[in-house]
Amino acid sequence: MPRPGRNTYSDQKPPYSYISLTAMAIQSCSEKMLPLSEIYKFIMDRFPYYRENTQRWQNSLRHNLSFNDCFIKIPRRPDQPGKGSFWALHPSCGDMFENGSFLRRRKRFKLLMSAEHLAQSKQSDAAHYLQQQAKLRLSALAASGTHLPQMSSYNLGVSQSSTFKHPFAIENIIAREYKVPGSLAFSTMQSMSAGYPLHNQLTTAWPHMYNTSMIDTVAPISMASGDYSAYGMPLKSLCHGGQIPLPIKPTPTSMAGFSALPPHIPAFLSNSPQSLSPTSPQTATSQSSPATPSETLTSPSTLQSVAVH
DNA sequence: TCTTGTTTATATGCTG
DNA sequence: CAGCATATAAACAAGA
Repeated sequence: MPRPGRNTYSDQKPPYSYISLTAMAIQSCSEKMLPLSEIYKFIMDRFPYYRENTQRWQNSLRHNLSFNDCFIKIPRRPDQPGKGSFWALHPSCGDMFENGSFLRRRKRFKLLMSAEHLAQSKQSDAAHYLQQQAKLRLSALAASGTHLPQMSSYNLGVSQSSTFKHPFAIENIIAREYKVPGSLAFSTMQSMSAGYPLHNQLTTAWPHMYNTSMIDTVAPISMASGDYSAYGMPLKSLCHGGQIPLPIKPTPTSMAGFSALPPHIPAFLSNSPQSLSPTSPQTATSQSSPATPSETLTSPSTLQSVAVH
């Protein structure tokens, strides 16, 4: 298994699969969803290897998006014209990477349901998940951004291993690149208790992995404004419950993997989201590029205004 | 026309 | 060795 270099992958192929790379890209943005073009951009910005042979790897990446159930397609809002849909991670695929590491994935995320229900429920799950995520953020903000008493219960809803996240886990890779503005105080609180930085981003990103019964008790988001959720989906038409997808081979993760951690953290873990190539120009990233469609959607600050009014 | 998305096929490497 | 995960190629359709 190749290991990430100390400082850079330079032009070498990163040890991450397309699924991992795509998951990184999606997790890197605050909305946890990106259009295809932004996923491309994220990967090319960080991994110079993927600045060449774009036809080849982009075809593979599109194949992965369609083929793997861990990715869900979210349609654009009518007032958000553009090509293609947004792509997000399925809320229940948070632990598909072994020990949360991007370097290896032994469980293939697979929805267990009949074909006729697949497309519909995938969207339903997505809508439900994203609404819950919005609720979660809203509740966090409503708590003045300084304290969220029930939040510790988020660790109770899943297996013990889910609280441990590999240094190569999504949140650990991305967390150092992006900080949720509205949850900074909470994130500090969590990182002190969890032992890993910005652990709360996992709970924010995948509320389904945690205690969702608590979430349902918080103030619901008003659906009055156009009946669209913060994520560009018509909630009324999509939020009618969904079946729970399961990994096809749920294997318990263990702390045993901890001893086998790679000795080095990739350069982009500790640096700002810039190119890993020392010679490459600093190109726009998904975080810094102006007015991408996803960024015009709900951000924590947008939710805050919703909460206030 | 180009991008996006789906599907099928094949090959390779790893794991149990 | 079978099965799985992943990579790659390619054909095709739909939409901006």
